[in-house]
Amino acid sequence: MHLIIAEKHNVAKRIAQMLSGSKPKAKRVHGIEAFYFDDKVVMGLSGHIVGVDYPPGYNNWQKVDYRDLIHAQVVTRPTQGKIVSALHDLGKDADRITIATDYDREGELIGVEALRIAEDANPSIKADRVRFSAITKGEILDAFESPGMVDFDLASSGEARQVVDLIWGAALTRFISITSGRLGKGFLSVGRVQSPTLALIVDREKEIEAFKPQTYWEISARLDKDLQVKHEKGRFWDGELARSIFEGLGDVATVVSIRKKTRTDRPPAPFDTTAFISAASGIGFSAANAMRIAEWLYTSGFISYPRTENTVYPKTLDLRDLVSIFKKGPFREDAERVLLGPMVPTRGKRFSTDHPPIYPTAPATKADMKPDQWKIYELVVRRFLATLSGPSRWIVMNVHLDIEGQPFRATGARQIEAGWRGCYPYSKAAEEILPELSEGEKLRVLGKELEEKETQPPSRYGQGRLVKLMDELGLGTKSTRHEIISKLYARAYVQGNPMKPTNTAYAVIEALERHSPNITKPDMTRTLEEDMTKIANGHVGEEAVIEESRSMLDAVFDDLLSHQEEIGTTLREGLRTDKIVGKCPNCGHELIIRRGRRGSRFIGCAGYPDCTFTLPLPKFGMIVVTDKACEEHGMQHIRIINKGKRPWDLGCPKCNFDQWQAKKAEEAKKKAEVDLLAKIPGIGPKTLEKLGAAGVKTAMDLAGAEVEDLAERTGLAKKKISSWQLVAKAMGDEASSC
DNA sequence: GCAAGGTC
Repeated sequence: MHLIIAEKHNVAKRIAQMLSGSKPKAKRVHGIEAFYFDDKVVMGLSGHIVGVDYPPGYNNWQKVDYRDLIHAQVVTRPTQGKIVSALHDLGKDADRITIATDYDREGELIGVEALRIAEDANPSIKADRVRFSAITKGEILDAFESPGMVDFDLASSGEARQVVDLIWGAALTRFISITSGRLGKGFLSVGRVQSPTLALIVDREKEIEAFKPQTYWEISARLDKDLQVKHEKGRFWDGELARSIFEGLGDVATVVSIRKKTRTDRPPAPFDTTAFISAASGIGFSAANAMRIAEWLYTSGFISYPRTENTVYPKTLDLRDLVSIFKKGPFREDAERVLLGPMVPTRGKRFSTDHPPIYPTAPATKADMKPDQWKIYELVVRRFLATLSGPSRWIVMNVHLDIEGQPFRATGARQIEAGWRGCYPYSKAAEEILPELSEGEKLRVLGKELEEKETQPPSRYGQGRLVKLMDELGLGTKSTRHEIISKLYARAYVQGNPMKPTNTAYAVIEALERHSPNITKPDMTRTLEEDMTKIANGHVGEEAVIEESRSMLDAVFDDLLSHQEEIGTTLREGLRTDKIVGKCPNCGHELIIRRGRRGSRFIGCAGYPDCTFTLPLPKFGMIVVTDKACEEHGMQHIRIINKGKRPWDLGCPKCNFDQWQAKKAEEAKKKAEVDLLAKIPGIGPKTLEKLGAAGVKTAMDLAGAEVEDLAERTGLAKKKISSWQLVAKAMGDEASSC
């Protein structure tokens, strides 16, 4: 039997269909669907099916020595038990195995992982490798026509990366967590990708803090014909000069020149993952949420594979056919317009062989999915149509004027052809229509303005911007960048969007920059990439690279361990400041998040035991002190993050506590009234039930009810009701008097 | 309980 291994299930299915030319037979092996035809069987993996880890005995954070962690024999063990079993079974019966995983480094490693399992079941199995860069019939048939050899060096390079990442990540994560005292659920992590990413955010925040705003002035005027003009110079840094010019302005403006030119605004490139996340971020989706929805759209058949670095549509993609699927439905007009045009697709800078750019694969309507899913789907459809539309054309008009010898300017822009902007409304370009003017024309000055402004600090990174930056710096991959960002939130290193680093993040980055600077810089990824290339080319062995990395880490720990106490002080100070909620309303000391004896958490006063002010906090979830303060109490708002759930904005802890108490008091009052009703002589359980069915649940309800109406609805005697009412009213008076 | 990389 000939066993063929693909990287994922649906690729296995498609390969089987293309090779068999008919419908292959699907059969489950250990719960995994495999596709049979002729003497062949195609099986899909789920990416990596094994992973590197420490052997048992290394999981006690406090007891294992860092040096042991650095030099431990790393083991590979199955992470996908069922798939491994299925592969084992199929390997036993096969005399040949063909690796048909993705055509990239991780793909090669995933293939070798599968091969090792098959070889374990059948040592004499013969292996080969097919390489293709698109799953089209042509490419697949060609690839299987001339299989090559498995590239073990390439796979080794991937393995080296795994080991280096694990060793550095585990050793530094444990060191930082232990040294800061943050063990258990709230541990602090360090990694080759996450730490440089966090450093970017911290550096940005430092820039913002160090920013000194500069004052400048702008002069503008309003003329006849509702024309707004600005002084040519733009920003005046000299206030006195600006004022003297402003005051010297007369009441007549002369049009000196009018220049018109056309501007073409080119349509955007097809979506790769980075551009997609960036666009989704622009309409309010977090990177992780955008990818989760894209994943759903992909597995539901609405869009193509969402993890790609490619910005050029492959030739094999029938674009006309694809646009035609939108001739019905909400995108009909745009699709028809595109079909009438020349349909020359745009292309981005990056052309890779992994997968096509993200494009829609099936038509849909709003009713087919949830609102958020629709928004993402619509974005993908509109982007696709935009890449096939013509440019948007504008007439730009530059008008130069003169007011009392001072140069002024007005700029207008009028769209003469919407082009791609007609179907892609996400990036706005506003029109600015100027009135009809002629050179030499004189206009009255109706008003003038001198505005004092300040330069603004750089802005914080939004998630879209950060993903772009990571891409440019080579940090992470198309599949992991959004997860890395989520990780920074999960560790409470950052909060909000755009992202603001916490003091913990400052402290961790500072400690790392001082004692292990390479882990905070993108260079570590770059050198690792270079080493991997050397391994892949056969110039150096996997072991040599790992050993070198180990001795580098040893040197880092020489430094770290000799400064452990001082690092601990800095870290704990950072952690402490992140726990300050505000000032105590009773004594003015700091309010701090504290831990009770049984692991419960609460907000307590630093003035304890003299001051015993406290506020409660939820039992579960990570507590984050946000930078938003309550206007009434001055306390910082609290957010609770539970793994896999939406964050819960608890708000001001004092407001929250007051509301909770008010609610409890309300409930207690209600219950007391219910109890009172049952205490009225003559009202037994049956009567209570009847009254309840008519909406009378408390003594107060009864006191306020219409006798006749209630008698009719309950079948109870009017007399009885009236007598009970007297008692109920008396009870009510008594209750309100105390 | 640690990383980053695949995929769901």
